[in-house]
Amino acid sequence: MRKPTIRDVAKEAGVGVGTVSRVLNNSQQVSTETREKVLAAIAKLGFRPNRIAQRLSRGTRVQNIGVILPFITSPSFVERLRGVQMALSEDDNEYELILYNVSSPERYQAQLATIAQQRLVEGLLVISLDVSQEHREMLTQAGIAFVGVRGLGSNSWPCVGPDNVAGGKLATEYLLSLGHTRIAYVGDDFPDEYSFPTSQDRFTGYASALEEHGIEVNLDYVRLGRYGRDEAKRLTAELLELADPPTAIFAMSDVQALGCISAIREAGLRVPEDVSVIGFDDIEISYYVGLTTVRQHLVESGRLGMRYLLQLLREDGGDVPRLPPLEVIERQTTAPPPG
Amino acid sequence: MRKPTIRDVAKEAGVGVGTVSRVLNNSQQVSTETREKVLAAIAKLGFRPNRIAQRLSRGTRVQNIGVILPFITSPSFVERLRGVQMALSEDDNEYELILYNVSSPERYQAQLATIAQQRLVEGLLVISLDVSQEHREMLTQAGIAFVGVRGLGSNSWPCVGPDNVAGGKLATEYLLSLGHTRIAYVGDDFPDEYSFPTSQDRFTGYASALEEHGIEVNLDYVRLGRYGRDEAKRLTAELLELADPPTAIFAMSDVQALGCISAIREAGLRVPEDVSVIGFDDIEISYYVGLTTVRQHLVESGRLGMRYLLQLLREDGGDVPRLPPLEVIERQTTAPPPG
DNA sequence: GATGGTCATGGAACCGGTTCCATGACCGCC
DNA sequence: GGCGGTCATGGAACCGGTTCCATGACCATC
Repeated sequence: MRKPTIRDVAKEAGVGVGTVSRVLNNSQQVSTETREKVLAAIAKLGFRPNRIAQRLSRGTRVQNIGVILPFITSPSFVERLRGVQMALSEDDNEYELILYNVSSPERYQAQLATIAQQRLVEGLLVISLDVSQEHREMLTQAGIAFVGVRGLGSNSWPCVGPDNVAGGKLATEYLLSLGHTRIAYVGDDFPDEYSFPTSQDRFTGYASALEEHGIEVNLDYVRLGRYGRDEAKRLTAELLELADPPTAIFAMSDVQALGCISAIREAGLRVPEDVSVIGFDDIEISYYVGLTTVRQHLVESGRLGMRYLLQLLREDGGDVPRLPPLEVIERQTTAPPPG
Repeated sequence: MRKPTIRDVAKEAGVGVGTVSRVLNNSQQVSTETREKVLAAIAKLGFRPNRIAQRLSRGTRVQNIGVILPFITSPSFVERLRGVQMALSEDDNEYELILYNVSSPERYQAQLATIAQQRLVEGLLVISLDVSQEHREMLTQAGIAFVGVRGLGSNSWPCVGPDNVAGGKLATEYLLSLGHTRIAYVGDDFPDEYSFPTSQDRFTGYASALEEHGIEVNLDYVRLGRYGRDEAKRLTAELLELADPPTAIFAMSDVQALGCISAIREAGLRVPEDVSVIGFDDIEISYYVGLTTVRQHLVESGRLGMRYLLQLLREDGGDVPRLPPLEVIERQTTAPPPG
């Protein structure tokens, strides 16, 4: 039993399709009596106009751009999204933004396939997610341009984002420069749920900075877990119970850094006098709470990513834009080690 | 000069429309030679397939739901949006989410008109914005259901949100119950840029609580300005310079409350020992910084709003859902007045 | 009673793709 | 040489609306 069309309604009401259309569009040119008949038929059949057909015949030309991102749960995604919005509103506004949110890793692949198949969007911005070779091909086949906003890696596709290895190194070097030697790393499990190696990359940078200073990586100081404040807090509590606890912690994200700080305070220690903490991201909260962190220009990455995508859609091509360099933002959670 | 269609391409390439379509869809059933000819014609004419027509003929049935909200700048919008996403992903997922963001108040009205005219969406969720009588009629005419997620008021249309007057009263009563009598109010100008009376309503609650306790509203204690942390900080600095400064501040939003706290600390005073601060919203940051506030269930409001909209689209009707009651969340920024 | 205007109405043509069916070329095999 | 099969191809029909044009009813006017 297929959905009723305007012709079914016309037949049911005993009128022509034109009349039904006029009723639907509130034309004045319909007698009250006929209108009633048509409305009755519509109600009876449960008819709902097909928007696609409406738009085709009206000639409305709307272009869509898709943005896909993990469930809006982490502040860093939100900031990137904010940048995306900026780029879009700076533009001519000829595109509508369709937001796809990935609520579970399992569904992500299927969503990409659906996006390619539906061809609803002209372009897709992929925020903080990876796209497999297979899905890249699907998108290309469907004629959908795509750009990533995420950490750089061995990218075989255009991405705007930070070099996480360099960032991890930068954070660790900053702690080393303050005189710390017992430096812990708190991060996500590798590889994380979306099989995206952020934590791993930042750890690599951490390890290489230590190594360059002749410090061996102490696996007791490396604590990995699920992303989130509470898990980071738990991991930090474990660190503080070590016989030889770290004097500084590099948390792979600001959210996790906040968990670290909270654990340190609950253990009766002070930040930064007893333990220093540096985060990564520079989300808005960090400014409020005075967290020292590595600024990765989140808003700007969303903005540049979208801008580049728009450029691709206009077939201007051009180089992938680059973010300003990563920088350590010194606030109040880092200091030289005690003693 | 209208855009080239598939028929133009077919003519140009000297083939049938079916063949062009096959090339577009990477069918195996086309000889290399023909494919080349078609591709050349496509390139020459600058042909781009019309997605609308594709979808109509393919029979793809995608429904869209629109969400319109002020530029993603305030955390409270983001939390509401998060709730929206939750509702949508709990559902059958038959809808795509189109995000409209209002970057300037002037453009807002025009955007609503465009939305009504385009008829791209089946329903519209309006977050933290007002919809005039005129625009409500336009939406209704276009057959677009809409629901608001914003403070209740003299609503002639369905909205899910807090009672701001009651909330303002609740916050003020809490401060009164601690023993404060010199209580200031820091909020947005009325009416604000989007002509939405949040600040006014919360102030009304504030005034009525004071009145019920026999305290006259002291206009020196009422400071209004642009929304934002820095402005609130400035206003608070002014308050602290009064001959008889307040011992407690009710900030109309958590973001503003953070500005208040920062001003108090910069003035060499302690929170809450010298001055208490209560906010409004209970955004995520408030948890991290230990801000006492009025919880208005932001995430839940987005969720319920979207859920109700989906229900309307299924024509189940039903009552507008109600949020759990507002509640004061006591944290570390409020205490009895000094002395 | 003929003329002309207004108005509600039916229905064909159209929007721009996809898909299915008929056609004819070409090949291999009996 | 006739037959059946495969394969590339053209083009009509279709998706489900909107719009325009022709039609005929009805009324007022001369």
